[in-house]
Amino acid sequence: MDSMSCIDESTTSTDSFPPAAPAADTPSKLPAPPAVKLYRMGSGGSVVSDSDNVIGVETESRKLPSSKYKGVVPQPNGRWGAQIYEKHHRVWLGTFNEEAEAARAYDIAARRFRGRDAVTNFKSPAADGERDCQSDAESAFLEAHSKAEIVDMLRKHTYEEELEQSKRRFHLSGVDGDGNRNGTGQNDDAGKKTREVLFEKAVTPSDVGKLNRLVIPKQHAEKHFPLPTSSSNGNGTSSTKGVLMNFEDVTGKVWRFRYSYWNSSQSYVLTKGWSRFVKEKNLRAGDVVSFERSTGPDRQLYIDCKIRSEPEKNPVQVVRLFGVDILSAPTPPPNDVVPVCGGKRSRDRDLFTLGCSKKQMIINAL
DNA sequence: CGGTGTGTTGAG
DNA sequence: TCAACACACCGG
Repeated sequence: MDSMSCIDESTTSTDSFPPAAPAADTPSKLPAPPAVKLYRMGSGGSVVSDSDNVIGVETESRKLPSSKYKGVVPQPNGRWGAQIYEKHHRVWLGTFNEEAEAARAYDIAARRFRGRDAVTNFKSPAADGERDCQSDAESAFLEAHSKAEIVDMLRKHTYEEELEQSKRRFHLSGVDGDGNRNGTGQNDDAGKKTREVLFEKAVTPSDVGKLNRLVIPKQHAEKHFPLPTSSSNGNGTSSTKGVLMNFEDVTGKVWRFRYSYWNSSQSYVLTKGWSRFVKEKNLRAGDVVSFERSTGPDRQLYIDCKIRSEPEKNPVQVVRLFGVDILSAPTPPPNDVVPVCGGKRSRDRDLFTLGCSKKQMIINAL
């Protein structure tokens, strides 16, 4: 047993606080020296000192270019990996196209794992006594999530996005940023219920095909719609039955879907009832379906879809929801835009499948 | 098959 | 604690 696994949340706030920031630093306030060079050639073997590399001798056969950033390691394909260590275990933070991106990921993880005073590549909020709203919001955001969640976001490159959403919510309800509803946060404006976007998915051809099923990305499914767990039944047949879930759409209509886990494909799906939704909403591949939930005590679920295709005729569509106008226009609304299929790829293998694999620290928290 | 990220080693 | 390196394994 051993542990393993699972980055536990020990640090929820108070804990790790290095006595004093590495002080060393001198007061040089360096607000944010973009490229701090920490020359660390690490150990390992050959250092690739380009420094004195004579001319461009640089035989390409050179090993990999080491990074000037902490926690960043080169990948064979020219990309950059980010990693952080904790308790003798390495926690992989994902791979990135840009070296600085990886460095940024490391910084975020470092702050979540080691506190604000953690040594980072770029900015260090608390360090210079700055403390502006931004950093406060980010700190709150970090605190509100488990290490596992943060790592998850980093690996999937969704951190920035989630942080932004969190900030929005923060301002709206004056409560903490993310998933934690706070006692009060129910409806603040008269009768206007606030909702949080759980996740969105650009539907695939199969999602709108004849299979009568919508695959819910595992990460989201497990986070927001944890199935009654299959409870028991040790034979892997997890909850084969599934459960019925109700979602309200923008018109107030309630849709009921069967939600279950398919062992065969190891995926979470919405089945019974889904095809009707597809038909009625005339969903097509590429459209985005959004799953939301009331932040109020009722935790009402909502489903909404954003047609992504060409605006056939109607330029804009305004729908009302509890008196709130929501427009799903062809152009992405300023607010929660979903980069989803944006530029980079977001590979997401099971990532922290609860089945903590070997030694790597995995997560589980929740 | 390309690429990720894990296994592992050794320096600091 | 950390980066370098090698490569098993995974997903396309």
